Amino acid sequence: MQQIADAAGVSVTTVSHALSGKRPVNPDTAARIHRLIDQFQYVPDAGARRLQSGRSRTIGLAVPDISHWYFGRIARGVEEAANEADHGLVVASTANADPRRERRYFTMLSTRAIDGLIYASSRSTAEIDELARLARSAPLVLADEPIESIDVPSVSTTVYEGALEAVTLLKALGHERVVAVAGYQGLPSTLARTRALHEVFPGALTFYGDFEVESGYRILGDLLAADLRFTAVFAHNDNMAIGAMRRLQDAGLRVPEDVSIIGFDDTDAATMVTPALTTVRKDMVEVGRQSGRLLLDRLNGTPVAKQDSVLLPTELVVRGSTGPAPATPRPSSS
Amino acid sequence: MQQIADAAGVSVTTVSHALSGKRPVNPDTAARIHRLIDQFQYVPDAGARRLQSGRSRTIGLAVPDISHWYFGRIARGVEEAANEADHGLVVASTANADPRRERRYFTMLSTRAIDGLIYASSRSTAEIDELARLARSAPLVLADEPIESIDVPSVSTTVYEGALEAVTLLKALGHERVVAVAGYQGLPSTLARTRALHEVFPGALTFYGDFEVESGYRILGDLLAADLRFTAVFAHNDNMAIGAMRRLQDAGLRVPEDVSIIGFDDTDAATMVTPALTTVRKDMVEVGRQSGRLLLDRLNGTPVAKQDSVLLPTELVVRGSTGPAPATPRPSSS
DNA sequence: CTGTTAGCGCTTTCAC
DNA sequence: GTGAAAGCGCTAACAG
Repeated sequence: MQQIADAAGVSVTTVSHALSGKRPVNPDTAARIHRLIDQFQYVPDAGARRLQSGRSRTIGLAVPDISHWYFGRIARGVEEAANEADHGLVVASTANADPRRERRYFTMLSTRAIDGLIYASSRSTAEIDELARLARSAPLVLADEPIESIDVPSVSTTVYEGALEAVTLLKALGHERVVAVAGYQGLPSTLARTRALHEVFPGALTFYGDFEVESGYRILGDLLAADLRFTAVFAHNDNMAIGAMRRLQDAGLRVPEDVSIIGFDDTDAATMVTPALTTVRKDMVEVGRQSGRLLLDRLNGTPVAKQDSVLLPTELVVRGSTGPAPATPRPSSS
Repeated sequence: MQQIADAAGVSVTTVSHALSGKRPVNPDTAARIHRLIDQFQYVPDAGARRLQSGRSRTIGLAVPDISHWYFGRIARGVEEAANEADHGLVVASTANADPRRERRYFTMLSTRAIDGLIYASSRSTAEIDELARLARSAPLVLADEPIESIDVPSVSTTVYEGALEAVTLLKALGHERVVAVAGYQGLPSTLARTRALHEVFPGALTFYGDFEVESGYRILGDLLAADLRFTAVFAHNDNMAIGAMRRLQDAGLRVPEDVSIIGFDDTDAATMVTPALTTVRKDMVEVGRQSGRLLLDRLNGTPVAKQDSVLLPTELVVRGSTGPAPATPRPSSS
């Protein structure tokens, strides 16, 4: 900047103001300065700016695993929002329960490498205390899974309503015996889906998985081995639904003739499997985008509190994996 | 830091040195300082440090779309490497051909918000000139797709060898008529796979897609409509292989009895489809990890040049979508 | 409209 | 073994 100032025959102050427009500058001088800036390919130093202003124009995103479809979608939305506002985005994995890693985002906030954080949890809500503490000292937004007990704004989806639509469909198709392959126990969305399930099928059994394909496969294997009778499976996400479907097909059962399956998320894979999966769509990119906007609004001074939380709609997508309940439940001991 | 210095009754200089260890400090004083640091929860300001040292301890990753499985895997590997070296990672999307967006990583480098960049392209190599220019002014590593014409180190996989294994398998199964559903034309990896294909099946036809499921579906539709006869499809990635498989199945053809299909990547979806996809595995997380390490080595002074490029192995994974060639090519005009 | 001056929080000579 | 002081590149009073 000094270089530009010298070349233009003015002080750095004037260059700074010509750039920011925070005070009037002689049009001629301004033009000259801008020409020089282009010529020298000058770009103001981000670090110096940060040091001066206290803001890094960068936000953080903490996710368990950036390579998962689910968090990748969130990340994409956040990145779009950050980009719109001309902010950078740094991502940090919280997975592996490596303590140093777990605190990484905390450190980034303290060192002011980032101005605020979007936190997407998926596992337990064990980190509540830490998040509550964090929220006191820095702007924080929860993406996807809200936490009722602390005063932090969140962006989530109408999981309960979506699940209700899903199980209502099963009911309408005549299903009576449905089992749930659930997500992490204790997770708000798991609770919501279970609540919706029981609304329609009060006594329905629930088995907890970990959201991965394998767990759907394994749980269904156990159910078959135990000779449990059911005509429909309500999985808390598409991955587990797909695992469940594979296990049933491996056992010679037909989907949906013998057993109907319904998933959640509407991942890319939902249309790749045969039959295509009936599922509840959640727009995770939008969740990310709105989380980003919420955080950025807050950074720009707009006060944002818990009541500004956003709830995005879900949508039931009916495809081939659901059908009328068979007369006799097929997985039977007979 | 001033606060700590005051409380400890020393100067900031001593605190700084107690922290960095760059010059001896009285053990007692050092202990006292460290105690105070813990107590005040002091963390040095990243911006100030950067301004002084010129290094931001942050690297950048430019990908077309962070939400894609492929780039998500790379991102995860890079994040791991960055984390190991206690560096931050900022991601920027290059997609959408939005010019401002395209230059985002360039700006980040100029403003020194990041110390170096990992660039993962997937589309054309039109950005060569810009990358060459970039490489002159900042540490750059190419992930996945090397560019021969410029002197930039890269981390990629043995695509040619993998493809050769794949088509050799088809040959061994007795296939004679194989068609390729290829990736972006002009991409080095597309070229390599095509070269391998022609090594074994000199006259094999190639149709170009865009790496998405849809394009595999569409291309196979065209081939069926044109009454082309073939017994095997060599797709340049799993997505297109899955699209191709769906199209064949929709047409009533059986995989692999009528047509064998082979993909590339070994995505999660490869084992979700029926039959499971025979494919060539590439460890994209490792590609990301090694790219990150290469860049970080370079930032730490180890000179890294083109000849330090890394080539990671691929592995043929035989699953259910490939089988012996049928006596008569089924998609036929008869 | 423009320049001078004083820091932002840290590291690093140069002295003692 | 420790301090004082300069300065990284920028912005923001405070004066003209």
